[in-house]
Amino acid sequence: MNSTELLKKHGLRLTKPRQAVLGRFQEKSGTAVSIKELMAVFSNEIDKVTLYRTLHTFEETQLIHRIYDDSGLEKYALCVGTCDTHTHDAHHNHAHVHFKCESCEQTECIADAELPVINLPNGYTSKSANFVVIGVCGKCS
Amino acid sequence: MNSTELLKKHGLRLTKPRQAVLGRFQEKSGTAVSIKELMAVFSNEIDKVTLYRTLHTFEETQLIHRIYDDSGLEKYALCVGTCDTHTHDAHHNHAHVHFKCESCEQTECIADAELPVINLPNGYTSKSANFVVIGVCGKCS
DNA sequence: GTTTATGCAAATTCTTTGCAATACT
DNA sequence: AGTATTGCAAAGAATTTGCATAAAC
Repeated sequence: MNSTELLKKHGLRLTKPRQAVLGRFQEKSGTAVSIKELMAVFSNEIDKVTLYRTLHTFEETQLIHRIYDDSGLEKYALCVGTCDTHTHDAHHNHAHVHFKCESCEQTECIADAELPVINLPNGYTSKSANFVVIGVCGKCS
Repeated sequence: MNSTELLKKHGLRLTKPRQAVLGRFQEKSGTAVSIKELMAVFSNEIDKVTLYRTLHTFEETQLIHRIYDDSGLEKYALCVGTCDTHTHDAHHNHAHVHFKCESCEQTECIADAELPVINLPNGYTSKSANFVVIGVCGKCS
């Protein structure tokens, strides 16, 4: 699905910044995109405030999901698979496993890895999870 | 082990801020401590710069480990179990599973939960991992 | 006595807010 | 036309750096 269709499907207006940012996510599908990277790429076209707002809008509409790796920076990745359907039900799940390479600093989705189910203590309920494995990726080792 | 012994064992000088901070970690063992909390607790005794530096020193010497939950803030927890021995080998592992409660904002160690082993693609090596389950804890539900 | 840690001030980085101008439907 | 989005400036958090003073070994 192209960026225009995706934006429409999620009820968002078609603006230049949104199309540019979403396009970038699609190019880098499977890899986390940081706000820093977006600022560098679009420094001449898009204001940083717009980037922040665009990412937050995309996150709310579940076009993208945030990943918390050890950089502490805002990083997001495109929702794929089940996320592709714009469902807001309880089972909508962004809980992929991600891998952060210490060397090249890239964070990517490990598509094959199912998110393990953790046995929580009594009375605890799980809504989502953030699982990042840190190490060295294939290219860097 | 008391805070004095622990500091000595890790080759750190015995200073008032370090003893206070380490003491706090020991009181709250099993729970993540944020820098914000430390600032509030020790606002009259310890400068915030000292808090940052103390935490970073503790992290380097592997007294504590950082947890990346969805707050984005610096949070740490005391290293326990295997971490208690001041080993710097490759198997030193801080990879506990943590649980962040959406309601009370507390992040704690799930002691019972072993960190699952993820099947990485060929050529990838894992050094550590950050796994935070997000939901509602027993007290809040 | 020498080395290391602390505290203060100030700088940097990251993120958010307010508001007028502009673009989308 | 009417509503939502953008860009700029400026404010607000969070974190780091420099340096003189003070504390630990």
